[in-house]
Amino acid sequence: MLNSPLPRDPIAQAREQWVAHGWASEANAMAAITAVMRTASIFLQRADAILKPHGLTFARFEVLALLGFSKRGSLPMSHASELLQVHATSLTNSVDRLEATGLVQRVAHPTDGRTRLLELTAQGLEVLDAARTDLNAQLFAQSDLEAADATDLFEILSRFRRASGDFL
Amino acid sequence: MLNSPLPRDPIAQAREQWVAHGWASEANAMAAITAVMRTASIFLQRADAILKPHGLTFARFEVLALLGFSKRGSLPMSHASELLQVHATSLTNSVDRLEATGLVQRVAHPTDGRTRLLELTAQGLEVLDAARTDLNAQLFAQSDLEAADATDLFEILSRFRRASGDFL
DNA sequence: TCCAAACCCTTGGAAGTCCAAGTATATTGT
DNA sequence: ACAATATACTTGGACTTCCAAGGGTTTGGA
Repeated sequence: MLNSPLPRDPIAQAREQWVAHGWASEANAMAAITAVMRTASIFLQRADAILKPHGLTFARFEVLALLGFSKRGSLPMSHASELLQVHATSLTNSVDRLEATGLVQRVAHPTDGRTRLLELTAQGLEVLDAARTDLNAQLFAQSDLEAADATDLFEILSRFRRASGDFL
Repeated sequence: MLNSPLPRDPIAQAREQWVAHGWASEANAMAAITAVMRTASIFLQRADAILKPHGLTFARFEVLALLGFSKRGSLPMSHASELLQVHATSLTNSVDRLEATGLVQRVAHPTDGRTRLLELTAQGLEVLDAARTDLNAQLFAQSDLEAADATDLFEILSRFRRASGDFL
């Protein structure tokens, strides 16, 4: 995947270029946003590598984890896609694969013919538990984020996400 | 794209579930990492929407911007993919599209037959300037990140990226 | 010298994301 | 009651990312 570490942070370099070209007032936001994207891609790669032996990706893990927390054990697709904050089409894609491997079932809604309910299967629950254990041990417990940075990061991003209309 | 704001932050909810199930020590990293991914996806959608009228995506914009800053005006693919921190195959994909629309050219390296140099065309330079102006005005200058948060965010992510081996 | 190892780039395939459009079911307003 | 509107989900297409594998070119050690 990644080569050896670069001698100089390329995002910091881009930031300097921004300043040098007269866009100083946008430089910090540019650097922060670019760094967020890069960081997300690093974490996604790590998560997917950890989940691969479980036959999962991070996207599919999130679906399982959400179902595992739902009181009833079942959730309409629409509700799940809202909570996961992905498009309905992305969820359709993930669920197709989860259903094909027997981790999740689509069941008819008792009263609304449009709605399909997602349910974890017994096997889905097993895979979820094993995958979550691994993610906790190998990703979240060794995230390369210092404790204070993790909380600060979450707070900054919460302010941003609220300002951007993610939630109230 | 996005529905109406949710009444409650779903990542904060997941964090509570993590604590409630006995994974309290991993909860903050889980929440921070999930928030980074969500934030990246929000910014990527915004950037792509702004760049669409220019016939660009953020991935392709980054290639143009990098070439625009290079002293020579040309850069080997390998060097570009290192600086952009994406796989060589991803760059091949972007450059194929940039070349197809005439914004970039692949030229032979004078002495190394393996290497292909990327060059901005005149049209590529024009598109870059226009796209960058729009991104600065519509994304970076109105990022929903407060000034202090943008700098803190960049610093936290720089520490993380260094610790993760992104750069020295 | 010359063959093996390293390097640069591309192809093909799997997966994710989104959007636009389509189908089917519910709800609403007249 | 019934047509118009809204909701729920799926399909198809464009794009990105990665990985695994291949083809060419260069370099370096025996």
